Amino acid sequence: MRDHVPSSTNFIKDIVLNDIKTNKYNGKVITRFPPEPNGYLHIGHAKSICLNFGLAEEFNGKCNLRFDDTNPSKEEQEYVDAIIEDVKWLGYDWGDKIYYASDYFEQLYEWAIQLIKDGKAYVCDLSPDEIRQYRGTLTEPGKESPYRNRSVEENLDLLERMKNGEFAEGSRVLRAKIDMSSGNINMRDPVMYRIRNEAHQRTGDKWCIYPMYDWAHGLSDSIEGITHSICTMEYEDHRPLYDWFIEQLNVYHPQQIEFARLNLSHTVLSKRKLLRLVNEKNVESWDDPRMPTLAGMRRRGYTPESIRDFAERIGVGKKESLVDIALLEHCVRKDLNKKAQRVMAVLRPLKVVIVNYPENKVEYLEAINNPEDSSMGIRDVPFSRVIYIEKDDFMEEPLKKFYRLTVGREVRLRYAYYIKCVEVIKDDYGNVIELHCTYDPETRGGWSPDGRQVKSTLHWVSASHSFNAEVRLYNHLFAKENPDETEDGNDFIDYINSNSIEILKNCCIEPSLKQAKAGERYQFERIGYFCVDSKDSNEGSPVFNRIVTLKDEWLKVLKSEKS
RNA sequence: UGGGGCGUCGACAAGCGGCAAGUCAGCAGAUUUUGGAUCUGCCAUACCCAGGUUCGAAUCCUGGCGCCCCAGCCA
Repeated sequence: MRDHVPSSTNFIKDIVLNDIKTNKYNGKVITRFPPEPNGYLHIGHAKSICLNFGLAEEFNGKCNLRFDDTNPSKEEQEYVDAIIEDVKWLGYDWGDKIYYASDYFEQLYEWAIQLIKDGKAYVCDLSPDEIRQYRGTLTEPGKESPYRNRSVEENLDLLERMKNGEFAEGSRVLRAKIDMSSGNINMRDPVMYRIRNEAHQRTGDKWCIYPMYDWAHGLSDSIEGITHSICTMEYEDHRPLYDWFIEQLNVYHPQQIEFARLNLSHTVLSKRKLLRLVNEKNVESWDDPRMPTLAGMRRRGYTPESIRDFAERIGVGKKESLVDIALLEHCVRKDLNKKAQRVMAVLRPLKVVIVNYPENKVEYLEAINNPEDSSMGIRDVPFSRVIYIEKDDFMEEPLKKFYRLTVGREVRLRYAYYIKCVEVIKDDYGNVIELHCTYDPETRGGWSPDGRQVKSTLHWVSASHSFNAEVRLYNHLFAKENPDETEDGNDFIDYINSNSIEILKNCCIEPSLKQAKAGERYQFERIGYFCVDSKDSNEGSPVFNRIVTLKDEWLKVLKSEKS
């Protein structure tokens, strides 16, 4: 294969390889994928999933799926379920156990007590606003809290009472005592626990305090014996804190490694923005086929293999980048070219009467299911006097490079016959509504015994045998290459592609697809790859989602004509 | 003179002192019963800039410049 990518390397793999060589963790590799269940997973998460699970696979280690469920006000079971389904769908296996940060609440609490006893944590009564003021700014150091030097006893008492729900939300927090003048703002006495009088989806109302990310994350890694804790670049500033907690407690020390998150052209990849698209009804739902969520891509028809291939090809680095969505599209075309059965479907039908074909005759013509894979066999497609072809495949006044059907020109109907257009029928407004053609009976199957060539091959369906179906044509969700980059007061929402979905109601599909099942993928010849929608299809009436178009040379000709 | 990170083709990305990989996109051609697929060729005398070290620098050093992240009781 021309574009075969040799198993690639990256700086994280180099680190892992080196750690194995030096026996740093007794040769073990244990990673983790730690989503917060407050939204759906997207293609950016897929990069992380593939990295973490991929490393574990490659080095005979394991990767824990761990829910970072430390903030009950934002998290929901719906998201937990969706995330589990998505990771599974991508093809990864986390063994027999799912991990939850909330399983460590007890241990974390004990460690907090230990830090208090060591004089390294204190209960602070400053209000959120005061804490912000005391924190200082990026260029000025902070001030120490007046509560910083409370006695161990008082701290212990206060923390226990915070835990038991004796205080109002926001009235107190537990803070690490580090350095209010640090250049790294994360080290200016960061909050470890905040009061939330709120039930947690797993621990119920047992806790009235919940740990912050920095307090919970590294220690969760430590508890699980993670070797390489891989996260995105924005956590680089948090690494000193990650290390600090672990060092103060003198527990097993995993290493945090940061990489650059994925940005994809013509879409957005932030949970916040995706949530807005859903809430503001710019898309149907989290699994709208235009969404870059794994649920949306699955419904659109993307294969897990193509996403994994994509994740491999984009590489892993520390540089911020914007990957061209064309690469993702290439990956799914490449996969589906090998796998998808070819069928004929006419999206915008134009009636064609083959005037010299017998009125009631029906023939079944042999069609190849996949020229890339002969094991997929053949099928018979019905042919008769009245057929439909694509409107775009006829031009009364053809452009120079148009070599499809026009008056007087002979073309091939795929797997059927050569036909020649002899007459154009129009309505009162001059629109072409029907074509009369003749066929050459000698060309059955699409070959001419005299060897004469035609310039093009068209797909078609028999009018009386095909069935009608709804087909949804999806395009990029955003017209702008980088919708995150807004100018003059615009919002990313303003860049939504008004043409991101086009619904075609009366497409004519070859009969073999009548019973197509949800999730099945097909190539509509000469058009693109399509997937049977899993939500809106019914038994005997499938709805099709366009996954991606086929490459289209003719479209390029048209574009260059215009310019 | 706050802290941290990053600059290699239009987009990704290898490269770790010895001839600037590969992929996507683009362009040209071959081939084709999908204007698909496939195949071939072209596409960075040059790595943000300027100095320096060296026989030799994208790689090492120094100094600039540019871009990104951080002031949630979010993760």
